[in-house]
Amino acid sequence: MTSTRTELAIKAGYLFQQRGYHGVGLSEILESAGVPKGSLYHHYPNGKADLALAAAEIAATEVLRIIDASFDEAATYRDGVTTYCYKLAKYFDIHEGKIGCPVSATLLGGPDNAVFRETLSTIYSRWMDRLAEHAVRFGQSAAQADHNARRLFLSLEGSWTLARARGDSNVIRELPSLVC
Amino acid sequence: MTSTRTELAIKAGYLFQQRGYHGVGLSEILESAGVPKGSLYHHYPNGKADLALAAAEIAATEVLRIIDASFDEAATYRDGVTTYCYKLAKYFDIHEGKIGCPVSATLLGGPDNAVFRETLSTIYSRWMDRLAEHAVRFGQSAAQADHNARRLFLSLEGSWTLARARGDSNVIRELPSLVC
Amino acid sequence: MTSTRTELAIKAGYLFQQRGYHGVGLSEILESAGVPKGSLYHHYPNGKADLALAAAEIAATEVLRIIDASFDEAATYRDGVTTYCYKLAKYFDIHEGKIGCPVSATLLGGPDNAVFRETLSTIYSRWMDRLAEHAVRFGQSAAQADHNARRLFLSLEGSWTLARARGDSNVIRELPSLVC
Amino acid sequence: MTSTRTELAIKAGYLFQQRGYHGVGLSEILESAGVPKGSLYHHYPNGKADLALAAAEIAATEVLRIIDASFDEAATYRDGVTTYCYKLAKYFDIHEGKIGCPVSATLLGGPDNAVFRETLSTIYSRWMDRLAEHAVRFGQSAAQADHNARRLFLSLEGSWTLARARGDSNVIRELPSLVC
DNA sequence: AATGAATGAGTCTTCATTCAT
DNA sequence: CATGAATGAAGACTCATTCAT
Repeated sequence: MTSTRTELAIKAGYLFQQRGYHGVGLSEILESAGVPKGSLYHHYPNGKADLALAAAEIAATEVLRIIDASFDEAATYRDGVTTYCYKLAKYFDIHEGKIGCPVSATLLGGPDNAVFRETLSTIYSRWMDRLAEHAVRFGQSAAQADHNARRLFLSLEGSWTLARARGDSNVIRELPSLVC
Repeated sequence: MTSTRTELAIKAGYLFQQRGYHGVGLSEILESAGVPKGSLYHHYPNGKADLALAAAEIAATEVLRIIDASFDEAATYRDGVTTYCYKLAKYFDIHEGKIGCPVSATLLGGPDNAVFRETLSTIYSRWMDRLAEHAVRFGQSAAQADHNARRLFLSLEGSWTLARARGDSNVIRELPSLVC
Repeated sequence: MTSTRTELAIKAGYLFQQRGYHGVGLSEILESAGVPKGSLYHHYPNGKADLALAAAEIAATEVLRIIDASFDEAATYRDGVTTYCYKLAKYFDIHEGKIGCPVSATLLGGPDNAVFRETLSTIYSRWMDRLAEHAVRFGQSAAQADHNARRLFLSLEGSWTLARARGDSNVIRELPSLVC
Repeated sequence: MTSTRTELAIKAGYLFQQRGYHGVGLSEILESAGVPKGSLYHHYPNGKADLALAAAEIAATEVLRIIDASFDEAATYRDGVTTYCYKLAKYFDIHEGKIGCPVSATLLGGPDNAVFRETLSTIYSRWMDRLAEHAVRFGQSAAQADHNARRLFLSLEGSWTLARARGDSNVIRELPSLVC
């Protein structure tokens, strides 16, 4: 049972990922979360921007969780990558192919705000660092691990985009053979 | 000397790339292009959507031109990739790091429209096909060429995003060592 | 036949005089003037503040007109003052005693803006100067005229307020015996 | 050491005098007084209107106190007026010229409520009566005293306004030479 | 071919208030 | 007695679009 506050951020996150920060109205978010109009500013005093930051944070953490779930039980690094991509592809399908990178549309599409860009930069670094940690765990050198983590991350970002354009999650599933 | 119609699309393109389809108002576009309020619907009867499609088309063609310019005078495929990335990084810097992939923010951030997604999908394919053609020209097999073209394209899409988040065009310049 | 633009400012002026800048909503003004919602920003690009400034300017000019009408046909300065006060009292009654100084509630009650205060200061000076001119015309020295003009103006401002508090326009009519 | 209830009314009073009843939000008042959000309706069950009435009452009493302090130690009526104006001018300066008549903006700018107008009317009468009492004490006839009290009061109301418009408290200090 | 005026649905946000604890 | 959470109406304003000229 999630709190109203969290529920709001999760639903907002999905919508932002679909149509970007400016493409989603507060009223739609409120309705989607079943939260009355005036309540938003109780939970997020700074309004939409606050909400977007919270939404990105939640989504970013969820991605970290997926990374760990994918690599923790993997036999090899490549296995981890494959599982990771399959999970993301499934996530993509669940949302009917309307959804992209869980944070970029929210934060890059938002106000031209230093906080937004820094938050995004930090989130990306956290993801790459985590991927690299797992790579190291599988025996790669620090340099190799960083190299591979960045390669995976960049291609994945691109894959989200291409998958949405084509409406086809297989773009994501085919990624391992491309980067490993 | 570009026509009013084209000027409009070019300026709109830059703005869309910065803040997405919904993040830019028509009035801002009109002002940026120095075009009077009521004129838009003469040049683009369907309004904003028409304009965005035109803007994407122009930007897409410009990218094709850059690809050719980069590879036509290259000694090796890798040289072509490097030049290509440097040109894009420079383009990124010229626009003060505010600009992303020349078409994705415009079309993916736009209305949830089949035409938009198909247009985007086609543009992406054209880019990858052109990259592959050059790869073939440098002796790669069709399969290798497709593989490398997609790898470059996906990573490049990701690089635009990471570069914007970090405000650093070097992300793009470092790409060749990552994908070649 | 007044233009939509002017009609808007006049009606807004009455409402601002009744309940102050912040006490009146744009929707009420629009409705009172029979002007559709989106039209305001066509006529007054800066919105409510623009409208308030225009409303004050119109009201200020109208007061000047009343001053002239009162003194131009007067036999003595005191006669002019009396006529002036009677006209204002009548104006007060027409608006059911709900209305105060034609500009102070609009501009002093508005945003804490230098432009607003300067506009108000200028309007007040214009009124006092005009009163003094008429006084001079009736043979008063410049010093006497300024003295009397300020005395009349200040008391009149106070009278608007007291008249509204008591709901009685006689406060204004009794003014001549107080200041002459 | 003032109670929370009183503190609330005093701080609200200053704010209302600056920007009028509708120009000040409850949240700003609460914050200014350091009182928690939900507490207001304990002290003032009828909310903002109650608070405004209380604020006006406190301010009105304070004015009475200033009148007495000014005239009690005066050698002549004119001396009393002068001291009174100087005290008010100082009060004006302390609040950075942002503050007007201690009660009119609060009550006239408030809801179009009979209670508000009656309260205001009563306060004004109390002030004028008190001024007249002092005038009588200095030897004036009842009629003279009333006449002078009203003249002073009305001019003073006007002076508050002109002083705010000009941002200059000397308007108030110059009053004695105008009305005595 | 070109355009300034006009529009109403929509934007985000703040409001004064009530209520459960 | 005190208060943080919650709320729906209203706030000012911007939007993409249409239309008469």
